[in-house]
Amino acid sequence: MLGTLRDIRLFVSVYEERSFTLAAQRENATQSGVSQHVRNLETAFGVRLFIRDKRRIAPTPAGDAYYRRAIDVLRAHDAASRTVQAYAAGQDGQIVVGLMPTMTRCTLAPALARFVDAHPNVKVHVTEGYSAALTQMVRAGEVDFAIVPAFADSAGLKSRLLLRTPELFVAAASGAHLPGPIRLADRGKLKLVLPSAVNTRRGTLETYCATVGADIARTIELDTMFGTLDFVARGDWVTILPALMLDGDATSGFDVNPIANPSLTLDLVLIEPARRTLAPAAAIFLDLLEQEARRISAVWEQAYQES
Amino acid sequence: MLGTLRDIRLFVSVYEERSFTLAAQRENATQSGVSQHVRNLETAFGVRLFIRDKRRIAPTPAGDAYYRRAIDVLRAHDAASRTVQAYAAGQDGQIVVGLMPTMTRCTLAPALARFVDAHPNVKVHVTEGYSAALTQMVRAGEVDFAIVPAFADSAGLKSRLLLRTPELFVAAASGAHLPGPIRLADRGKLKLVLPSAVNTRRGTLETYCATVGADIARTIELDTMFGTLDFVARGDWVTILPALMLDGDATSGFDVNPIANPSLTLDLVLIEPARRTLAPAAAIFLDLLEQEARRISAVWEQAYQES
DNA sequence: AGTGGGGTATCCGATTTTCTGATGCGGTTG
DNA sequence: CAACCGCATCAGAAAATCGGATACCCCACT
Repeated sequence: MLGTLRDIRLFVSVYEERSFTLAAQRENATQSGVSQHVRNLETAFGVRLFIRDKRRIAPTPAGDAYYRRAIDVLRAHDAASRTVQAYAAGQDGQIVVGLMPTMTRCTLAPALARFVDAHPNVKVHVTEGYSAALTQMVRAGEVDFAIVPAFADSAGLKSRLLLRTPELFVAAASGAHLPGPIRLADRGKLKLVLPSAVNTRRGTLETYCATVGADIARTIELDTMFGTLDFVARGDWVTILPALMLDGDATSGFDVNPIANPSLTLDLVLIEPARRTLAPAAAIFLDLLEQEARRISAVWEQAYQES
Repeated sequence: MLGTLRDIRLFVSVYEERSFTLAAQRENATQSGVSQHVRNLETAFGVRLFIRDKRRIAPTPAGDAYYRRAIDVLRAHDAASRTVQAYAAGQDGQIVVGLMPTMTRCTLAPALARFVDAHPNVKVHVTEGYSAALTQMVRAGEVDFAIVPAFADSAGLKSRLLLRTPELFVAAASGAHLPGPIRLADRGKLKLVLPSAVNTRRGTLETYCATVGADIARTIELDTMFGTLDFVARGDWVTILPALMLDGDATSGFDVNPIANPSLTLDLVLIEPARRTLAPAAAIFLDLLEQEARRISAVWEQAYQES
């Protein structure tokens, strides 16, 4: 018939990578083979799927349409395989998860504790990283899922909004701390610790500061959460962090306030490989993560509502 | 990976026929081959899919479960194939076209609708812009062709006259509108909306007004067609627009008259990169654009002849 | 009990498909 | 202009698929 699973899988890789060569690498094949498979599809259907113009290739309308359906085929096949494998004896469950530091700071530990308790023979592997690296891993199918900040390019990914968590103003404990929402513009000259440009939150934070007319006296870039907290704790620098990172004990030594007028929030997004379905164990672990995240975030949202 | 489409298809046949032999017949294969494919699946998954007991075979629970998912795979594959085959007709490739607002207002939509219908697998990219920008793009080879007002400098361009369309006098609907050609000089003091100097038509219009001795009380410069129409519709300002922009519904709310003694027209010119020939798909699209433009323009030329 | 028939598994050579490395071609870059 | 990058194409090698022959099993019938 028209189009084998391998044809489809390679086509999908090419579509997502926008490159025959990169697709070949991802699929452990040669560029030549990939080219032939795509050509097979094209001649079988009598339709060009990619425009080989210039340096880059672009999908044709037919390519776009086929991709959407091709994903369904791969997902269905994946679901079928997983289903039947559940009947096999001695399945060695393993899940690989990518998390941004926001998630690993306070959320991961309690979720993980509950999970290993309930499912002792599932092997859990957690990788910490920033959105770019995690997104790449998801695309390559190296992780079951990842949790990253909301971002633009979702080619090859299945994504859904997981949680919206408030961003909080964090300063060293002053002794005279008033809880409750504050406005950035009211805090006078700010010496602000920001993530670098590789971090998705950087753009959001800068836009926000400009919008509300915050008075930024100085900024430094730190891409380490531990370092940031430590730096803020011992000086007159301040920073802005997602509420998820500030559960319970984590706030001792700091004055923390919600940011209001307008509110500033961070959207966490779940991403999975578009061509795969979530393994049962991974789904359970995700659910636990989500529960913990909501619990932690809810505390601050409540503080926020009371304003 | 585990399980090719052929494996799955043969498995489904066996499941439905409850027989390897009958399945082989149905799929135009040999019993031997069918057996091998099913065994492939079973060894790959490590699960028996059928119980070969007694005279008849029966699916195992795993077989039942796999069957349900397997159908989804085949359906998804079928849907994907059908979807992409719908793009098989017509040309393929990519065309990039630059058009001035005069063309995009009324002409583009019907031509585009006809084109994508007949050639679903051509990726069409239309850029709107004024003559200077479009000319630049043609010179750089970034577009297949562009349609602009007639202009002087044609170095590096292949150009031909596409269409001469009347310029029309446009005012807000007054309730007492007389159709038919008018002379600008007869309309008393004019509050006239003009394009700015970057627009090629500006010079033509100014020269014309001076030539016929029109009484221009005031002018403002608007380089937005949407804005111009809206502004004229709600006040006592008037403007002059190419007939191409005033097809059918577009004239409701306005009093529109051809301009006579002498006539005032706009020449639209097709320009292409001199070093390239027009791609077949681009030629077809151009032809449709030209047809629509002539159709729209013809209505007003007729009104003009009758004078 | 022996035999025949329907049905599946397995083996093996032939065929077909798929993969790979080399090479060519067009476009881009320095 | 040369070097480079990326895709297409080709031919030989490797792998898979296929198809016929055969072995095996269970059951029914004699």
